[in-house]
Amino acid sequence: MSSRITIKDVAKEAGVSIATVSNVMNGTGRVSIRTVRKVEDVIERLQFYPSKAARNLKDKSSHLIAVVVPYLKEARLRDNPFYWKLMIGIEEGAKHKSFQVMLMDVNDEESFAFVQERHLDGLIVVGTFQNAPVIDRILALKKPVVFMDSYISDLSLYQVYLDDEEGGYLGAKHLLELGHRSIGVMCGLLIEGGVYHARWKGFQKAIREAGLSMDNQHIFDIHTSAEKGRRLAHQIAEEHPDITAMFSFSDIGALGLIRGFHEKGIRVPDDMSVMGFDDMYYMEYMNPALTTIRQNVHEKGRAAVEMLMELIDDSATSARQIVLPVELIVRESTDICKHTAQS
Amino acid sequence: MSSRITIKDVAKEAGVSIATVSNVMNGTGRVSIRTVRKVEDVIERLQFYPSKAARNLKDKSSHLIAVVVPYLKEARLRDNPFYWKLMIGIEEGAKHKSFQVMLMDVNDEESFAFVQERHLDGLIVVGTFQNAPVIDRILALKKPVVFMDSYISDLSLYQVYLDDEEGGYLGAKHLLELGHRSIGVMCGLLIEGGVYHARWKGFQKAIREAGLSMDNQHIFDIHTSAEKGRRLAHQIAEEHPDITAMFSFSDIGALGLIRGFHEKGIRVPDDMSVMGFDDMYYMEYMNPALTTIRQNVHEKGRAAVEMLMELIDDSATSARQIVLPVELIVRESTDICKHTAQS
DNA sequence: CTGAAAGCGCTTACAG
DNA sequence: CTGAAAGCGCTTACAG
Repeated sequence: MSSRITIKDVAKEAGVSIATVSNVMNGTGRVSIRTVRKVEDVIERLQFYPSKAARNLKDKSSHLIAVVVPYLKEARLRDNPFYWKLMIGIEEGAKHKSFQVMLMDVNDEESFAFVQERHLDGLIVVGTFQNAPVIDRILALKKPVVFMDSYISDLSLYQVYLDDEEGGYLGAKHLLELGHRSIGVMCGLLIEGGVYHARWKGFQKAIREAGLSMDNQHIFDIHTSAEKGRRLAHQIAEEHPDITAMFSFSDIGALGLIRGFHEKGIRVPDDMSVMGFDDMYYMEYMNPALTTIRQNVHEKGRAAVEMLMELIDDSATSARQIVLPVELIVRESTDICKHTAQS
Repeated sequence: MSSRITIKDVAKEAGVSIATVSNVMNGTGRVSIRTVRKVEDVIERLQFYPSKAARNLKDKSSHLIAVVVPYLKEARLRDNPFYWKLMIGIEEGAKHKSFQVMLMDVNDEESFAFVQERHLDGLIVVGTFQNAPVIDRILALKKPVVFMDSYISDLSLYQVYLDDEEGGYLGAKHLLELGHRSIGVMCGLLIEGGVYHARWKGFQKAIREAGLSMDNQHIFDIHTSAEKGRRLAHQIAEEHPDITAMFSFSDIGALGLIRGFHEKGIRVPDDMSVMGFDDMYYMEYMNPALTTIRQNVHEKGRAAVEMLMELIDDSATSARQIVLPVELIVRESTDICKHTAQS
């Protein structure tokens, strides 16, 4: 490969000093219009691209941010298309501000060197947990950081949320309006201040508003995955004949539930209503098409990256938490409760 | 933020020159064991991380590669979980070689500046097409590059493929063995030398081996998406009563087909067998669970990144094309043909 | 308006 | 075995 074109080549070719070339590129200093033209011509002709490495050395800013996904190896993350949409949203927003994005996997605690080495300007941390040791490591970096899809109750941290409580509320209300009185909830791990917990609170609120008791509802606080959903459906088929509707706090879980019920000869929605959360792509193509709570993941990525940009610019907004709206999407997997009410 | 620790700080603290510190870090030159210990202690104590920006300036190598996804904005890519798995596989492989990975979206033709500016060491280009103008732009960069999931017939380029022909063959053979004689193929755009074309060739091979004519098979060379599949199912329900099985060259398409047939009251697999290609996660949770051809996307990412590493090291392998195996996964969406043979 | 020079934080011959 | 110095490709005061 031919050796790179540098600022020196441009200066020589244009018959000016490198300082002038630099000034032209950055629009700094006083340069005559004629010189500007001449230099720009040469830059264009020589296809000169200034080295960011050299620039970073002065500026300290790398114009690079990282999306950090702790524990990337876990199949849970790997199989979740959610993250891809997120990456794309983040990439778009970053590009807009002429930042570029790296994907980092930091399952081992020592792998934070890159943040310092690369002079990263900021971090978006996705999907970690309250009290995860990795959080302290990240904060110790003293870099601008936005947490998303995380379970952190510390309100001094910058975070992007969904209106999870509203989502839980809307879902429960929908089932209630269909006449269901005994609902099972596959709700993930209920950690105080976490997203699942918020959904759970919304659920409870709807139940109370309907004048019902939480005692008739069933909580299954297991991790949400398709396989777990499938097994849970089996369990419910055998042990909980009173349940007429299931609310899974993730579409993935709902998928597994429906499959599990099917295997047990329980028809959805005829014998059992199932409602999800997320509205992943495909969900409208399922049989039955899934009723769910829609969140806009792409938008979430955009919001996170915008927040991070403000932090980096030091033009931080007042709000440290951004809450994105959710929407109830009614399709086929939920239906009127046909069981006889048995007060 | 406190100003960075530099090599100077370490040198001063350890009472040696910066050259010695550098030598200790890189294991170069002759340094006494005592000095090494002392310097390492200080590095550890001061939490010193050498600046990659400075290092790059000398080395030229950035230890950075990019995954380039042209036309990222297209929903087709956005909704495809495939890419996320790929990214993770690539990230893992890169990390292993202490490279880091950036995600780049290059829908506009001018956005290649970053490759030069960042001194990127190599590129993995995903999902472009034969004759896409972007390919020439990429090659003009004169950087090591591996193409994946692309439709490029130029064999001088480094590419990672699936054994697509075998996949098409296995799928067709499976349907044939079940007694199907009139098969519809939803095969994506058939471009010479592309992956869909290879699958198509495999399909034909199986048909011929079975002593059948291609005239009885139906080709639908439309883009594979869930929605397209759904509409195609409607069309088939109305216009092609002879078809008893569908082979979609993507799971996404199969999903749409099954949904579409369902909407038309055609039962899968009782009235119609449907087979996919890819084996995305979830597929075993569908109703019916999807019969498909499995590819290991994660492995594909690993293979691509390994190939790229060899190119960068200049220790390039003999093979410019790597072919990964596929596997037939039989589940519920395909069944014995119940139609009367009407030769 | 323009240029010479210092400096960013490293690495790499080259002396000693 | 160790260090002084040049240089990587830029930017930024500072003179002129």
